[in-house]
Amino acid sequence: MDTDRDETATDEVGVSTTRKTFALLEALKDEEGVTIADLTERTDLPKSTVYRHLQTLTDLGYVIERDGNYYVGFRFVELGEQARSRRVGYTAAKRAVFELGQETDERAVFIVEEDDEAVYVHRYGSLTNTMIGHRRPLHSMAAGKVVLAERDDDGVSRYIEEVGLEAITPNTITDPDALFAELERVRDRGYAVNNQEHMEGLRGVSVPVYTPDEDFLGSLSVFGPTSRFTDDYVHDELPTRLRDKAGEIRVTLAYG
Amino acid sequence: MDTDRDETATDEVGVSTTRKTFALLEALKDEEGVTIADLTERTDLPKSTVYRHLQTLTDLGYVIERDGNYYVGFRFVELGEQARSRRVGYTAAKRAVFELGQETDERAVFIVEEDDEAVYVHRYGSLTNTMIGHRRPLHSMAAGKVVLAERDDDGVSRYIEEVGLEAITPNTITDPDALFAELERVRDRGYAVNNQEHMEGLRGVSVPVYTPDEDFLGSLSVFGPTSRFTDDYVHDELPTRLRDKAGEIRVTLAYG
DNA sequence: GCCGTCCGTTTCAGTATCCGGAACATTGAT
DNA sequence: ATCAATGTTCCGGATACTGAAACGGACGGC
Repeated sequence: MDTDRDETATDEVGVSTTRKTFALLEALKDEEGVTIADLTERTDLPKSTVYRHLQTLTDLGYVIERDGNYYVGFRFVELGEQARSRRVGYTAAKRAVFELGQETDERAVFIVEEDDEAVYVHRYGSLTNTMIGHRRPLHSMAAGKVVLAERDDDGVSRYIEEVGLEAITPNTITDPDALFAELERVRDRGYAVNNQEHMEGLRGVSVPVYTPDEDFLGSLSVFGPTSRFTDDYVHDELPTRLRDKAGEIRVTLAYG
Repeated sequence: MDTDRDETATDEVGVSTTRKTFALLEALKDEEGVTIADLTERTDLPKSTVYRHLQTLTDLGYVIERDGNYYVGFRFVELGEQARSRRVGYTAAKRAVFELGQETDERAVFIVEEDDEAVYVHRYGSLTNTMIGHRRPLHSMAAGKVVLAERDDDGVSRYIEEVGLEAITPNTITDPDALFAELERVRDRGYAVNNQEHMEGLRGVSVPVYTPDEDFLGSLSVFGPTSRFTDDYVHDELPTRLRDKAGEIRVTLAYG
């Protein structure tokens, strides 16, 4: 038999029961009000296993059952908020996002990297449809480029290798060399731009946010339709405005 | 040996491995940047068990490890947001809370009941210190009284029996009869008041929010210091203002 | 520079407990 | 009244979870 360093078999590390639990939670998340039958089908675990797990989760209060339908419970909000306020800077960024949104009257977000993905942490803009918690590929967004620009070439290469440069739109950077060049530009300018690389018709600008002791926190961004996001606006006004706000966060962290 | 129907032993229903997992997560939540040693102590599970579980959780991406310290990951934000937008009404309430906060220049919240507790779902007010996801006893808050007022006497009795009427402040209603009377008043008036029953120096007003088909969604509240929350304000202006907003939510749900 | 301590990682055997097929109960629809 | 579909319970069997113990590495004190 071939030496099975072919990673496929060995990756089942740790506790498989827990994996089942979270597989169920993910399945719950994807749809509104799911029944046991739905879940057995969607996870192809046997009915009795699904039943037992859900019983545990509802007993713990993490899953809610209302007349036969199961829902993810609010206990996860508690856990999530813990993550969102893990670092003081995250809370400071919340205010910055709000103010940015108000001042520019465009969408503003604060984004953090986790597991090589961009996670929306704070957001200003249309009150419905919060993208909070959503995850996106780093290389397709201004905010993500800012994250990648913090890494050295080795780090970026590793990202390219492990995640790949999937094309989200026709404009997405998919060529490694182009990405390296773009990141160098980001480092030079101190801000990153996204020109319909993540969504057609949308441009964005992003700057890094640092703590007083030069720790990278995340990226602060503004984005909007190409019609309003002219070259001047994107390369002139917004970068300085964003840098100002990033600076304010830093000051907030340094003094009260 | 005595017949052990003494419930103490039997409540371990379902999957005990999952219980361990969530015990660990709760321990993680309570403190910033926890090490394996910390967790073994806090959960008194053996070191190797903690290790194995954390390995699984980080592998799944639900827990983050950074130089020896473990943190709850942003994946929980995703799950939590699912709960927060479970019903369309919840998102509609978000806007209402925001507007209410702006108009009154006081703290405003939207609260939902889960497992006989009040859960903060949306909040307007001091940008730091979000209480989102926090859980409080129903009987000590205006919003909670609104929830209880939706139940019949049997339902309320069950609440009293199972949860109890703990005193949070000297003003908290701890007498069942007093609670029944208070709830009757709430039903009559259509709004609930909280007079320093939850926190000294704080008064609050709350009204129920219904969907177009008369489903109870949650409660919309405004609260603030006793100095500003005079009797007139609390019993006159705020109730009508709140009822208006609750009505708007309902209209939003009915049409676009 | 050595030793002791603490902490994370790994190993391993035993068995608790998780699993899942299958039977049973319940509901609802035709 | 019958049937189908779903939720609940039961139970034997083996998986895989557990936890004691040993290992290795890092750190700090002396």
